[in-house]
Amino acid sequence: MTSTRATLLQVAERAGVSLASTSRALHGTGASRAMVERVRAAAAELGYSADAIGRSLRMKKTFQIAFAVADIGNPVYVEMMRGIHEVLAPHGYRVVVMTTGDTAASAAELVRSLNSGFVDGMVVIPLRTDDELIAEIQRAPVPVVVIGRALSEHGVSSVSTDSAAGIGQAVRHVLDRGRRRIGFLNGPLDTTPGASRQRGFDAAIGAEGVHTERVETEIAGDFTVAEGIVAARRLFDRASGQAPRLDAVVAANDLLAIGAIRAARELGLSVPGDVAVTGMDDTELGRVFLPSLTSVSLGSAARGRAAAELMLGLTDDPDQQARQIAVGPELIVRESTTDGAA
Amino acid sequence: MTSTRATLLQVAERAGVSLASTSRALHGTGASRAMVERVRAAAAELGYSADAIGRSLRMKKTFQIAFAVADIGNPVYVEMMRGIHEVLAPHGYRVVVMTTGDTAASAAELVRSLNSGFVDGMVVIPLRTDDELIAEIQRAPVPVVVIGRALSEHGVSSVSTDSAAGIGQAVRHVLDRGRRRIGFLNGPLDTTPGASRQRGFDAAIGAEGVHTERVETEIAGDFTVAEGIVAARRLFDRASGQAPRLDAVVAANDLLAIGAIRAARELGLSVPGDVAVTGMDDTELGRVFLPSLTSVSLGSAARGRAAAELMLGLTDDPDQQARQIAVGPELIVRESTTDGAA
DNA sequence: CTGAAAGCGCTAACAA
DNA sequence: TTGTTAGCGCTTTCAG
Repeated sequence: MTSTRATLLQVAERAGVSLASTSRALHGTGASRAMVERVRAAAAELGYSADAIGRSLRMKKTFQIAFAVADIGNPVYVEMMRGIHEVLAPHGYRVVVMTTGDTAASAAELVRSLNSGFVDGMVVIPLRTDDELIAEIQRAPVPVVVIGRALSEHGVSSVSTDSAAGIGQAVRHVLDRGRRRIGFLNGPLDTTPGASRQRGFDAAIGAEGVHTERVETEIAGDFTVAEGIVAARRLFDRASGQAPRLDAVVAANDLLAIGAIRAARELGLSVPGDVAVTGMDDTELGRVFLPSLTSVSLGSAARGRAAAELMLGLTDDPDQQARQIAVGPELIVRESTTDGAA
Repeated sequence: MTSTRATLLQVAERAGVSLASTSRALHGTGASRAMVERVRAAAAELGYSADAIGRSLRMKKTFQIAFAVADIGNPVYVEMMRGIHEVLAPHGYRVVVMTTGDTAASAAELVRSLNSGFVDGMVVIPLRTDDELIAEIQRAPVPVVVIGRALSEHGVSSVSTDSAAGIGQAVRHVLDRGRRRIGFLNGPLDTTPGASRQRGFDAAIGAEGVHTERVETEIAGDFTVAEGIVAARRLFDRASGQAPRLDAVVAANDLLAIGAIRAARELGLSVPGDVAVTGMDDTELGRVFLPSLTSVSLGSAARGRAAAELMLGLTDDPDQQARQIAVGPELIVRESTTDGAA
């Protein structure tokens, strides 16, 4: 804890050669066999490791990528971070986590902080997006990759998923299982996911040939279990005023879906017997829940990996054209809509 | 994306003053009112932000702290990271996440990488600890805080929790509820948590005045739901060979507990009716599970915050004496051991 | 209070 | 192949 780190100059002196030769022998190319051995030996004796800051200053490269999300506790973001870390680490990049807060303005602020040059790029997941944020991304001094909305028209690299289509898959799934009285449990509509999922639900219900007996939408205060319970109670209450009661709830994410299941249980309803429930995001939580949750996978880890790949490309050539990658949603059927029974 | 960042020198020239004055005006002290305004204006016009790398090189301070864990996907570590981030961010520190791998050697390797000076300190959670790792921590060039085992005898700062005592709380709780046939579902014994939790269980069962009819221990291959199911099946099988069957399972963490609940369900056993189940870590997962999980909170977020506080102290004065903080375990009683019934 | 200059540790021209 | 030297952007002595 008190030892002082050796510098390149010290290694050079110890080896009795020049600073440049030492650097070359250690990292770069073009050093004789003998030189390399000599320097290596000296470095080993001194326990030398190259200083990351000195190198960064010179090379104008930090080998760090920022990952910015509203809330690092969210399991979906955690999955993405894993994906990102997984592809970045082998390339020698470190991952710096940052929190955006949940307004577009605070996210823009974070993007602006890239001006201090502490990372080579940023992967950001804005909960909400506005023009200022987009402008800030466009003028950022390092590559920024957005996970969320496709931002092709603004020349911003992004990884998106068609969560609207995903909700459609969920709706069709419950219809296929014979459910006709569908409740939609969504989160705030002024968020990117909330807006697109609502669009997806409305489209799916309004599609040609879709036959329903009853359709209700309820908006939770947030994408959490607690808010999900509260909103689901309203959903069931509202629906139970007039018979017949809902026989399926499509939720905008797994947390809300679990809230719906809890609310259903409170009313003595069985899942999936009385009411089928679907989630979205395919979280660990949903996988291990009882009943395990039918959920639309949005490929969190895959999106993280894709964003990291984009980033890798951009750090190689920052002026390359912005690219968009879409990861398709996939319905994972589990117990909360099936359970052996039809 | 193509704009080039302004440097301090450019600001100085624009303001028509020296480099030193510019620096002082912007950050340090001892600049006249007029100077500050002049420089501020120039900086604003150029959209200047101080370069983090240049500053780091000069100040020998990166304003970054590493957080190293075996697996960033683990909800407990995520909670800790939140805690750490929460206290560090307001002090201007960034958090760099790193993965240790699950051997002591790979963790030691990570600690050694501190020699490249990319962070001002590291909070590490070693799954396994050996002498080499401890030695590496002791000779690290920056402060290292360990979350896990108390390492006072080695002069290492650490935040620990008495998980052995926590298991004792769980055991006494199920005994209090009248259960007498207890299964212990643990993870690998060669891990730090596995070892201490086993110790805790054995001590609790062996304590004076403890009366049981049957005690079984089963070791899962890992602290996961999947391994928990497998090991819990063995536990129930084993126990069912001879009557009477287990009426409580104390699990070494929430994931294993959920595995136990699933295995119980497979056998048609109700929880908590036929068998009470306790977990440990008090994860979100356990809180929202059905039945919600009685769990021993080890204060994950609190330990993260404590580690960060220790770190803050150490970065202020690296030579201060190593400190140990203990966070007490706390049993949180929920449905998986109660449910209205006795 | 302000300016000149040194130097943190490193890599990459450029010369030899 | 090797050495000399400049300089990345910044803060901080040290003089004035």
